[in-house]
Amino acid sequence: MKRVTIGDVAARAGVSTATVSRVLNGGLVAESTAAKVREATETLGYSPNALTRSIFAGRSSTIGVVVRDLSSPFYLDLIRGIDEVAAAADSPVMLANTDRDPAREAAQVRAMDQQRVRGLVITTDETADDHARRMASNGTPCVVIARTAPGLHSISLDDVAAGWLMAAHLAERGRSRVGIVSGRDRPTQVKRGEGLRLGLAGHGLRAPDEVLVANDDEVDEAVGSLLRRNDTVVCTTGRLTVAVHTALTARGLTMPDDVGFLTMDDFPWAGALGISVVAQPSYEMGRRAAEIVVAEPADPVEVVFEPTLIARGSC
Amino acid sequence: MKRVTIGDVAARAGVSTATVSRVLNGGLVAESTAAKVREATETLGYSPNALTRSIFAGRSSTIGVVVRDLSSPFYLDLIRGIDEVAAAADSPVMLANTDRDPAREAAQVRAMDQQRVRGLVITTDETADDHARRMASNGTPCVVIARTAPGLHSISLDDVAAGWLMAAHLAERGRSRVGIVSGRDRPTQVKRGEGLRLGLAGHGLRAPDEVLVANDDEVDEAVGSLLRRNDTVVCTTGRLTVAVHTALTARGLTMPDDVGFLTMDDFPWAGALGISVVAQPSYEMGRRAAEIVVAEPADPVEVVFEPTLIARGSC
DNA sequence: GTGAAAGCGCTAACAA
DNA sequence: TTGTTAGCGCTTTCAC
Repeated sequence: MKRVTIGDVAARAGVSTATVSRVLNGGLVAESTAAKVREATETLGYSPNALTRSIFAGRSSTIGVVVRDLSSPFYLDLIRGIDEVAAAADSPVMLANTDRDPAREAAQVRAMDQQRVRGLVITTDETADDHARRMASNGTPCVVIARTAPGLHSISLDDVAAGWLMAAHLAERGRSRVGIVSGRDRPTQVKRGEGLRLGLAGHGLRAPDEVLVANDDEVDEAVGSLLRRNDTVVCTTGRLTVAVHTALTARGLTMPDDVGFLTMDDFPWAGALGISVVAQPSYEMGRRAAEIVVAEPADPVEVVFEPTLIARGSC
Repeated sequence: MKRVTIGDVAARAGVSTATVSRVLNGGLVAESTAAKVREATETLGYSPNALTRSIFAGRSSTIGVVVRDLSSPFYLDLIRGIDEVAAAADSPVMLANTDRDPAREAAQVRAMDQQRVRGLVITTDETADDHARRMASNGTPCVVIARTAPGLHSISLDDVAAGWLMAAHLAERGRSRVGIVSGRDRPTQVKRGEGLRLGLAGHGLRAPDEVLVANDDEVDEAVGSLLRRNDTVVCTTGRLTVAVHTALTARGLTMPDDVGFLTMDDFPWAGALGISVVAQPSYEMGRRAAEIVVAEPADPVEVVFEPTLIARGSC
């Protein structure tokens, strides 16, 4: 059960390991010897050890991805985008989920470092930035998603604009009594809320109520309290869309008549349900992130994507 | 920009590399020297190279996962389950998507082999089995998902039972004119169709019409042709659920009154949409797969999960 | 308890 | 065009 090594191949082909290596990596070899080597490779079922190879390169060809929530459609599309570019660059993708546990986030980034990934895409909190920056200073490109971080590459959404878009749509629909459900999460939430408030004010609408929510199970109560004063519910994070929608329909409310509903991030069923959203180009963001990793630009790159409104009638 | 090695740490701590290695891996070291080593590790920001480590072990600690479709909720839950178990075992997860391209499937499995993964979970076609078996014979546990394969571990669903469940539910609802939309995919499809047909016959119902469909864009026409003779549409693969549902609602049909709808695989929005499904425990299946990889059983393990009907009124 | 030295599987100079 | 010889960063005997 011992694995076949380059030495075994060399022995069988009657050449040196260097020659085998050259055949494998496209060096200068006579066609006749190359043929012998290929034959040996074939019959022995040799599979070159990518790990050992990486030792020389100093790093592996793998791209590391640390996401905080594997069940969110946003991250899923992001991963698809990354995977696409990685596959084209012949880079395997190493995936780690953290379930938004800061301790796990840091640990996973560290693990990626130990795996000597060629680059890293992270959707983590600031907690993990220190280590990411150390990796960056070692020449490992690190791309932060959904926020900016000094000294690191970043891909983010223009969150203030997202809020503005929401406000503009609400104003257009004549929705004046607005309640917001926000995640207790990250800078994104704050900025979207800001944009939303500024936008509503700009359109001469009343300041919205807002409830911060950590998990799905807090959503129902939050929605209930918002509905006492409002006829429109806006959700600033795609992560809570299902829960908010459930809270509304569970009350027997239909959209847009009984209540208006507007949320972040497009998803496959939004069309069927007629839910209006402000979408971010998550797949494209993943692609860009991976492209940065592959390109290894010397200076920190900051890419900001613009959100789009997709009106489907739910408000 | 040269990386810190174990040699650097050793030099700074005034000990040999062997001692540093022992401190890192829990060998017998005096507490006083261990302290010095830890101090050096700390100040130098040393991050041990997992790649080099794996050379000695003969293989890495990574678990490889090859999925055919990153956008399907089934695979997503599967990955979550795998990731969970892998994280608990301190194993990174290497993910590869193939977009159901047989050539890419084989290539990805080969790539995983070259990465010397400790084990493999694949959702690929038979095409890739040969290589998987070779890996298995080299001591790499390989788990096939959604079908059985001689000589390999497998996790699958009792697909015939899934068909029966569907048939029983249709019979109970008095749905006698049934049309089936199937993927042109894999053995699963065939078995579910079988179970469905047998079940319908068993309940004294007419033999169903069936249309095979490769992609989303063929679905609308398929549904249209089925609706000429039938008032109920059954979909035997979760992958096509969105497309079939869209085809129905685009015709202005409402469920369950105008048309009955029943499909495979539960998904987050099924509740909100009131769609009845026959569900498979995808997350649990992922967990079991990873557990097999971690346990490395000597003989091929075949696990078959049972499907469950979740009735929500769409038929 | 610790270090010297050999070697894991592979690549890259340098000769031949 | 090919083989020889050093390593890559780490672990692991085997002495001391």
